[in-house]
Amino acid sequence: MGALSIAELARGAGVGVETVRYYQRRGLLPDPRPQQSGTRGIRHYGPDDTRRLRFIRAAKAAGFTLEEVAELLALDRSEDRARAREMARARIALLDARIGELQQARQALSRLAKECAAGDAGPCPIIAAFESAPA
Amino acid sequence: MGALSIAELARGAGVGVETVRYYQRRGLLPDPRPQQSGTRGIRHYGPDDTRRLRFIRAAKAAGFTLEEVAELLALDRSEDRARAREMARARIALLDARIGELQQARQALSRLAKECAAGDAGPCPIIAAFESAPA
DNA sequence: ATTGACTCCGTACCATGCTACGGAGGGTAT
DNA sequence: ATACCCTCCGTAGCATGGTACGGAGTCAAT
Repeated sequence: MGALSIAELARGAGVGVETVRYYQRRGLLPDPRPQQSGTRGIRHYGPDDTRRLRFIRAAKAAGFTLEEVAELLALDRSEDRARAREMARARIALLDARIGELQQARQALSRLAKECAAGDAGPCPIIAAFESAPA
Repeated sequence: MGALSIAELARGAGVGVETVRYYQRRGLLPDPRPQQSGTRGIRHYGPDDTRRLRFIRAAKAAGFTLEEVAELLALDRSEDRARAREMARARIALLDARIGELQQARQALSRLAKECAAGDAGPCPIIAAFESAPA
């Protein structure tokens, strides 16, 4: 069986050991301690843990907080489809807003880069470049 | 002349008074203290301060840290066009990466919402919905 | 001249998400 | 069996970006 050490688990998802332990404390990953007294000591991890850890990274990249990630993980095993859809929809709306914001910012910066082209002397109108882009 | 109080300045940019004072401490906005001893006391603000404050919000929305915002504000009055262009270009690259990431996350969520449509029973495959989207 | 709202200022506190430290014990290669 | 590295665990610290508090002082209106 693919029994990974905590270091291997961490490496497999591109995080540090301390981060894994932090997620355990936060309840995002199964905590070693609840094991029966017979199994106490060094814990080993399987593919499920890796999937779970990777999901955490992906969800975080999507802008979910760790608290929301915890809820999503709980929902994954629950029957509450409505709640899951709701969270997805709400996050999609937020993502659309954020993507638009970033695209506006990108425009402002590219305007700035153009106006600030090589050759000309003097300062660039940095503040002005953002004026038509209300945050 | 349009002499604003700190509260009016803050309201005009959609932030709180404490945030304005925080930015002053961080050096992003002119700090009242350096005024000559004769002018000490309550400070008033003009349109330039409002523009500056709004710029801070916009730049923050673009993903700049406050430290970078401080540098941008300094650059706005400097002659270092190369540095300004460099910062703009680097940030555009980061923005493109981030926008792509968010779009991938959006896809995963919209896949999730579809698979988790109303009517069906049982849990939704939340973790699985992100599996093809490496963060 | 007193009230009440606002300002100034320092300092403390908060949430989020890690990251580091230190000591005790386990596992393994030599 | 002796290193040596890894694990476990609690606790502490850090970076970012604020937010809150409390005591003065200031200002305008009544």
